[in-house]
Amino acid sequence: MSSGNFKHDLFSQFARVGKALSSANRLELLEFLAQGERSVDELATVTGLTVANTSQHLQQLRQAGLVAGRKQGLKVYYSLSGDDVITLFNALRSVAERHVADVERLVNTYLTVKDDLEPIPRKELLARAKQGLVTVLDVRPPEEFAAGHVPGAINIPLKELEQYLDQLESENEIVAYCRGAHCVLAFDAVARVRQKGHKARRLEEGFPEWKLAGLPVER
Amino acid sequence: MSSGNFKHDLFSQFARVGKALSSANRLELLEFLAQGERSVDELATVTGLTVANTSQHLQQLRQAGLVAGRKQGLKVYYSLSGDDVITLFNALRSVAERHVADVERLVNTYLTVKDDLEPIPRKELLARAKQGLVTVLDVRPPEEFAAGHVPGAINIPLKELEQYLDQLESENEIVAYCRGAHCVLAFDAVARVRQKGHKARRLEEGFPEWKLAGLPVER
DNA sequence: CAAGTATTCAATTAATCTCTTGAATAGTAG
DNA sequence: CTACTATTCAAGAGATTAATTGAATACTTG
Repeated sequence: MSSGNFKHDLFSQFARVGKALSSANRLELLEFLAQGERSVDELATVTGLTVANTSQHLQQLRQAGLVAGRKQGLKVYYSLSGDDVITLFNALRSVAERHVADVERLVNTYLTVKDDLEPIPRKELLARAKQGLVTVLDVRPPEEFAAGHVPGAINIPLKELEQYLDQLESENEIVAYCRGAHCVLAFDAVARVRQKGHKARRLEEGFPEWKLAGLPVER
Repeated sequence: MSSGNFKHDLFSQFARVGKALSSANRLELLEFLAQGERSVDELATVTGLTVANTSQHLQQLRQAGLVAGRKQGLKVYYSLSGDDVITLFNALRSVAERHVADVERLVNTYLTVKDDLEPIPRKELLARAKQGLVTVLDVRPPEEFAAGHVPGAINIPLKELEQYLDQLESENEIVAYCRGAHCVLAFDAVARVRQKGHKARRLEEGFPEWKLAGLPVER
């Protein structure tokens, strides 16, 4: 009976995908790719890995079917192979958050008071933005902003936030977002804006999830 | 700046969950656990692993927060730590199916003609079962059947199917299911029932997904 | 065609993972 | 208390993996 072998072969294929998700560096690559296409050395730069190492990780991701590469001129641009990869990534994060006690501890340690930073849901933001009630702040680097962002958002990378803080004297509540639910940039931004006495909250999750939910995107 | 460290720590936690999913044996354990509680040696028996090895894999799954153990008397009963684990498992399978070319090839190799085995969706089965139009066949072992099954289903393990085939002379279409979308038992069952000239199809996915969808369960 | 750039390949070392084996623990039953 | 069972722990051999380094490939530009 080949049924046992078949089953095992099949699970081995699933395991290959699992293995691709078993390295923090590869997950970080995936998170960046969730923003859109990136070349190998852009990815190497943001993750701090060597180019060769980045390339090897990308190939593992490709073999697992999670990313695809497109060669144009000198460069190879990688991107997620489908939206279901974002779904998978989020399912993984969900389980990790709900079950791994260490994550809770980490989040609480690093992010001071949790309740103070209660996030605003996507749909609520969309509604209030239409009414002009909020100022949406995208704290990602300009390249990522350029590749797509929440309509009406203004782009101030975290590093430059300090110098623009005074100009932000609107009555509106400020809503900051960045790459994903745990991107620390948005937490930091909210904390700093609040120090200046403004009302500020964080968007629940980040841009990839916004895009995935089919909400409008501006370029 | 601890932001980089925080991020890396967080991804390391996610990676721990990914690592738990990186072994075919552990995935097989998860699939069995999706049926319900199991003791260590039941799991060792069905997977064909040694008890010690099974125990170690279970502990990795537990550290990743995917399963939980409950000690009662001599035995320790393990179960999934939540429904989101099934969601994660299915997301993983989905991605693997959609992207890994090898899986397609495998499925086609082992399962002969694919179109002939077109599965019936859960809701359609539920509707037709209420009208008494189908005979639902659960081909899992009796213990798994006892722990919960689709209402009205009859339980004939695959091994005993041959001898009951003649008694199955209803006009109804027969719908077989087992553990999950790729559980081979149901494929085999459908093939055999058809050889006898009956109409037969496979339920799309298996019992854990049925339960997860909130559909009625009988004990 | 030559020089330069982006990416990949190949080889190495150190670290990690899997499975096996045999012993230790915790609970049950006589 | 002793024998027995189910599970876990601990140690070791063999295989797999990650990161580093240096070279090879593929493409563009002058």
